[in-house]
Amino acid sequence: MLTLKPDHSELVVLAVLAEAPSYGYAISKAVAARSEGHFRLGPSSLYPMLTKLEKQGLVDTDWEEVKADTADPDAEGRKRKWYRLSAKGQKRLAQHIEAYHRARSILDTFVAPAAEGRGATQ
Amino acid sequence: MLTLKPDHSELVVLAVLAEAPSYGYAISKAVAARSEGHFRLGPSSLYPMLTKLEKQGLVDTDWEEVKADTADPDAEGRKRKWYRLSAKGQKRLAQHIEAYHRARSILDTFVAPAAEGRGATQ
DNA sequence: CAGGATATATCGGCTTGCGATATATCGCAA
DNA sequence: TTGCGATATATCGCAAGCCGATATATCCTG
Repeated sequence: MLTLKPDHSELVVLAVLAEAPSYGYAISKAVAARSEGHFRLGPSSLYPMLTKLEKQGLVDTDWEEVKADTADPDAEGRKRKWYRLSAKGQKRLAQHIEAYHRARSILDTFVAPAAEGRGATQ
Repeated sequence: MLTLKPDHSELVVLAVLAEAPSYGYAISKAVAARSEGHFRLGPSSLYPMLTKLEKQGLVDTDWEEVKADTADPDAEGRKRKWYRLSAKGQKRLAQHIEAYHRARSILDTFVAPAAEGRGATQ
């Protein structure tokens, strides 16, 4: 039984991470860029979700110390938290994709007849 | 800017009503039937939504007195509340469909590469 | 006359998404 | 050198949506 509210945000994030490990800010920009600005994933949506993914073991994380252009070797640099898809995360992504495809084909059967005779075909 | 959480329930209900006027219980059954049991729209999801649609003027309503198989002409029969799509509701449906198509094509670009090389090409 | 299907409706809780907000660093240009 | 926009992560609290449980009442069939 499918829910009528598929968790698209999680699907998108997992899909992005499936291509290459990334970090929060880059994911946010990637989603906006690849959707040509149609999808937005702001900090308040993204970071709680990444935390949730981490807790569920769907992603593994690493902190990267982004070195500043400084002579001081003890300087505290900016930190970047990298996320990479775990095996469990890959399985979850596959489930998401399967659910999405199923939901899509069913929704199409509802939408298609309603779009006919109104020029809204596509 | 699209939200990542399209209101599929409303889309589905409006799409069903676009084909023919109907009432709550029938809509619930129609959704389950047409999705082959994959979509479920129970009373606690459906009725609050229909009320909302009515308040927003997207549907017009009529009560039907379902006559019982009784000799008594004064008998109180079961009541059926019919919903039919208004002009405003048709416009809203068109917007829903457009948003759905846009969201679908964008989501596909995220999903497609993630599905490659894993036999999940469907 | 009992039980399942028909028919509508509310309540409370859980989850999710997001605007607002906070903090801190980096790089570039004035 | 200083200030500002971009980079980078994170929390709080509200609003909305979905749904299980529950309630009520009628109809039809066995």
